[in-house]
Amino acid sequence: MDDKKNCKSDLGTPLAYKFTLLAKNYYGAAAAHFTDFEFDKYFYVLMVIGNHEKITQQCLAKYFDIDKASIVRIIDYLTEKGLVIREKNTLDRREHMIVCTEKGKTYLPQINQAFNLVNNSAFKNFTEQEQTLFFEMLNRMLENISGLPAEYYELKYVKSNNVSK
Amino acid sequence: MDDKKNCKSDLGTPLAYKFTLLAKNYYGAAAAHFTDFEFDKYFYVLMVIGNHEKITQQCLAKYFDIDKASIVRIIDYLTEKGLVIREKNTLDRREHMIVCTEKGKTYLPQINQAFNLVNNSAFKNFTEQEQTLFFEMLNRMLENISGLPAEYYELKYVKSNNVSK
DNA sequence: TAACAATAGTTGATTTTGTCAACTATTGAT
DNA sequence: ATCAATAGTTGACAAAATCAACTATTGTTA
Repeated sequence: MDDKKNCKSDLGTPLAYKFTLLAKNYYGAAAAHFTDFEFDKYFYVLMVIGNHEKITQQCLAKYFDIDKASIVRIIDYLTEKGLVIREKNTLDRREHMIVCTEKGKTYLPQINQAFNLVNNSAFKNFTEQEQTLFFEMLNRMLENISGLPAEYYELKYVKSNNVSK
Repeated sequence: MDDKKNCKSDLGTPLAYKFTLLAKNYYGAAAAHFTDFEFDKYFYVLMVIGNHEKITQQCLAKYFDIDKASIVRIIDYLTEKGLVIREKNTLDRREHMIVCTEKGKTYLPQINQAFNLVNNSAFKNFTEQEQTLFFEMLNRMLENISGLPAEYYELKYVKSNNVSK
């Protein structure tokens, strides 16, 4: 119990405990960069939308692994703030394509920079190789644990032929 | 955008996104092992309590980085299920020592084993060295990102002399 | 082509969770 | 003796996730 520096002691703790702590601290650190924004959440959602010309809500739901109903409310919020809009897809009028507005786009560089800064401080004293290795390990682990190929999380606008969850 | 196998593409994504996905999938996988239990959450909290003779609620709040009010409700839940009890600390009667009951202890091996199984499947195709390295990286990152020394999360029953959050 | 299943999105109800402030009891410091 | 700090509790509240039912549209198939 006192072997705090011996990582063997971690083997009995669920990995998710560390992941949860890390995610919490990460978002806490990131939020400090966004205090002067007129919106106070869903920064990464906006970034994902902005990185695509257009994207469906289903796609976002899969990417973030959350219920489509939650996506509706997130998009409602971002729409209220004037950061995105919903456009009917003329090819399939069931779909609403989410598009980043010009106003939304003005935030993207700051958001991107903030995440890079937090990433960098998380990776303090990591070599380039270690960083690459770490990401590679995370991806492998995600494949292992989700039972799904990593491509599942590939985020493009394609007609989904995955079984719905 | 199509360089799915190139981890460089991850450098622009917040680490916390991956951590959140991993934690979610991890707990999902773990929960499958606990379907026949008569309680359906806080497995790891019980394990932490069981791994200590006694532990205060403050200690748990710090370890899990959540509000002490939340801990109250978690302990209420575990107490209802007969898995833990609160004992007044005679040395400092403000403190309630949380102690795992005999009934609670009967679950510990199964919980421990389940987490080990999920850990193992998460680490599938990881060498021993990679596993150790991964944990070591997580710990370093937690130090980097929390700004707190890792010992902060050391979990023993000691009078806390940390500044309260 | 009519009927039906599946998909995208929406809505409302519910539950869960986290957070906050106020409170009691107790201890420690001056 | 007084006052500040700590451990825990409670109630109110807010944010978030979940679920089922619903509309609209598309795809399938008999």
